[in-house]
Amino acid sequence: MIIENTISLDKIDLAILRLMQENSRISNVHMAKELEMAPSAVLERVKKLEQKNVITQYTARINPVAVNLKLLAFISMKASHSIGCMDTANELSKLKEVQEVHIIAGDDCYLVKVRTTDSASLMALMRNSFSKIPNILSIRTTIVLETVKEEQQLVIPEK
Amino acid sequence: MIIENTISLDKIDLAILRLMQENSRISNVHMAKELEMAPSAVLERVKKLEQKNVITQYTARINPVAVNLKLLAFISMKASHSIGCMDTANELSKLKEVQEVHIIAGDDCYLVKVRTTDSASLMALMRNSFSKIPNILSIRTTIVLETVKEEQQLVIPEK
DNA sequence: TGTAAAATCAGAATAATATTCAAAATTATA
DNA sequence: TATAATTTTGAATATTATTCTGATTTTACA
Repeated sequence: MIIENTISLDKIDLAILRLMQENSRISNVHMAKELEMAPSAVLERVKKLEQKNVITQYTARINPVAVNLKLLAFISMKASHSIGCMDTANELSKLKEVQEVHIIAGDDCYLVKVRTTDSASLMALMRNSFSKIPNILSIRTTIVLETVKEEQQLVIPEK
Repeated sequence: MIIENTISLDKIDLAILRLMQENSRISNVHMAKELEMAPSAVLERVKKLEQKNVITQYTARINPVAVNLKLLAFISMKASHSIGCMDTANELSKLKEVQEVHIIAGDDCYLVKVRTTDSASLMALMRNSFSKIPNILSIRTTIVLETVKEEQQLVIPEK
């Protein structure tokens, strides 16, 4: 028995991904017209893309300012030893203000993206939560003054 | 005539945002049950949230590996003069491999998030595109070894 | 505080869409 | 090439979106 773990996507799959990435509330009927096939066939493919974990979520992007999240910061951290790297990263991931946790190459160990109401709430997060996480040796916080572009849209290849 | 630019969201709006952020394909019927109100009323609110630009997009999140985007990098840049900051940022934003462009406080001027197929294609992007953008004094590239968390989900307040 | 205007809501009717399923077509495979 | 597996289609049905009207609530403000 061969375990299939190669995800192979054809032209139509990629086109569906492109459409749904642009607007996840697009109807199957609309996609079907675009792709010149039956809505039921589109639905079938969409479901497979979900099952295969190619599509991981349908989400509404919300203006952060509208919900009073005005501060964005990137935090680079050094860890005391790389052994505990994953534990530390997992702890960081649990915090809901933390949008991203990356393990990086280079001087530092982690890069963390954080969104809070203001600098006071960032300070509170660091004092109350970061301080409890083990292995963190040093922290360097970079405040975002202005975001010119922010997407997670992927460049989906032709074939 | 007073121009209204204060976005005020009540409890129900925030609940809708929470639901749609989690799953943008949720039906009005489902939301209506959750919120104990009529589907038509939910729809009305959703449309207003769209109009007010509180909801900016409905998008499908796609597994980057599935579409062969295996490399993620953060690039810090210094600019030769802050005057040209926005022009440079705008040029960077035009590149589709560039997911984020932030103007930051601190030593550097920009922080850029880039996703490409591999290190070769990142190199190509830098050679072909970055090199044409003016005002860039220096570049420091940080390669992501592993992403532990990556969301853009916002922590939506209670009230 | 009272009143008018505006906003919100519910409910019913209709339009559109999602979903299911069996059969046909296509594709992959031995 | 024959066969199996997958994909697609099209029709039927279930569910949902959308519209609209009147009622209710909220809000603004005199």
